[in-house]
Amino acid sequence: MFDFDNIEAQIPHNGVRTRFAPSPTGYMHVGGLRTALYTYLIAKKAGGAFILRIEDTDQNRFVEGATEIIYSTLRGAGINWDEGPDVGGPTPPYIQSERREIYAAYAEKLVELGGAYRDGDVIRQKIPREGETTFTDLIFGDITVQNDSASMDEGVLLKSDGLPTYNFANVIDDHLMGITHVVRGSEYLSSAPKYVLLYNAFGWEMPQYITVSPVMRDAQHKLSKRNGDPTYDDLLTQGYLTDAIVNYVALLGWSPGGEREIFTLRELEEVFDVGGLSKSPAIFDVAKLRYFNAEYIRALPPGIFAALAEPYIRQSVKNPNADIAALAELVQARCEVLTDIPEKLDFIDALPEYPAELYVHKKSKTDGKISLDMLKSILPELEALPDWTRDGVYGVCEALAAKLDAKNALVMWPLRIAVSGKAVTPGGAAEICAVLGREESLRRIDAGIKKLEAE
RNA sequence: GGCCCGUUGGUCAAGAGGUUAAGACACCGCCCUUUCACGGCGGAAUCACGAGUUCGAUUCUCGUACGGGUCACCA
Repeated sequence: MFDFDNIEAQIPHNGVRTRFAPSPTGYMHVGGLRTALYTYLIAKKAGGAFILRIEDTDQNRFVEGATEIIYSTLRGAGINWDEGPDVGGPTPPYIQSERREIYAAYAEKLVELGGAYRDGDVIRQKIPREGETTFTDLIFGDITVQNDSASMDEGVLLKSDGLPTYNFANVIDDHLMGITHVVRGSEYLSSAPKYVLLYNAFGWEMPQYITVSPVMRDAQHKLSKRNGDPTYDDLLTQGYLTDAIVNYVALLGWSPGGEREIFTLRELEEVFDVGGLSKSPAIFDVAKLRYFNAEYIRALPPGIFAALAEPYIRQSVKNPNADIAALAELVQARCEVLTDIPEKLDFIDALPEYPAELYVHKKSKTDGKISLDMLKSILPELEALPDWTRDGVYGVCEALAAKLDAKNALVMWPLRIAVSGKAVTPGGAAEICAVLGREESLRRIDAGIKKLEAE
């Protein structure tokens, strides 16, 4: 005989308890991450507990290793759970497939209470023919449906394999785990009134429901891996920072109210408020994510950024003696995603083939002829430069420009083209010379002179 | 199709009866400048439509259009 009194005696009644209850389907999509985030924030804001529960009642959809992806995604994002399969807690187990006796017992009990009935080898919910049912959601307000409408079908609660369906497991677990606030997607909104009947039949108090609209790819499609939209892991490999993703995702469908947009997870824990949640779907805008990412990259301490950037720098800079810190510094303010880095440094190891037209630049007032003169003038001066530093090189250029009564750009443009072979570079001529070193810089200037002479 | 939900610039959005209808991204222009980026300044751009209610509707009500969700022994 199942001991209902014992399990119900374990239900915590100490403040806010929220839960994120994903199905282990193999990856974490952005919408799921956002739901997890909101759920977590509601708990943390209230000083409550955030619980992780794995909903694996569909054995057909179970994907090996998927639970680990959920763990790593959440942990990577800093969304730590207070109770869960791996850390335990007062209301175990936290994996639904391990709770089958509980569901079976409650399904039987519900039959006795008149809220369900046996139909062959399944148990279905009993819905009254008359009247209406009102479901209350914190975001959407009251939603009332007629009990005889099609959406109030007498759905299966306990399947023939003995496992519960989502609609049932969810109600049992939320109650038994003492959940006070449930955050979930709007796809569950239409089945929600049926929960009211379930809770009423058991005589249980319902948690607060907070329904969030989906994250969209465009006006008519949800973000989905199937359509090639990035998952959280994809974004990471595309060079986005976890903090930027979390920050951006938090703002998709939620507004802090003021003008501030940049919030760390800890700050969100302070300011989050369900009142700022929106009813309408939000379109995921990569351009804005890139902006957040760029902001986070620029705000990183140089040492931290250098460590993150090193693998990307190494993709194009193979020279073992390369000064990673110096290269990182050049690129930090100039990349929006880490994957921007390799292309920006592709001229460091070797001077690329480049067209002489690069020496023509209207704004700097240079062309091939002038550039040749500049390079010829600057070469001996640089050869004589005692300290090969950014400031040293810059000083030489500045002095030459002053002597010619010209703008610095007249000298710097040809020099930068000669040492980089690129129209756009991270940093100016002096920075690049400093990074390349004396020998290589002089060699490239000389090559530039020969190139222009050959024109 | 039935039922449920939504609709402020290209995107995220604030505003909840009286506002010059915030702010951010993206875009455009100018400035700064050693190219680019950063930064600064400025610009263009929004209340889906139609009826009500009201002295007055972006804001309230209804309808229309458009969009979404849901109608499984999936969650």
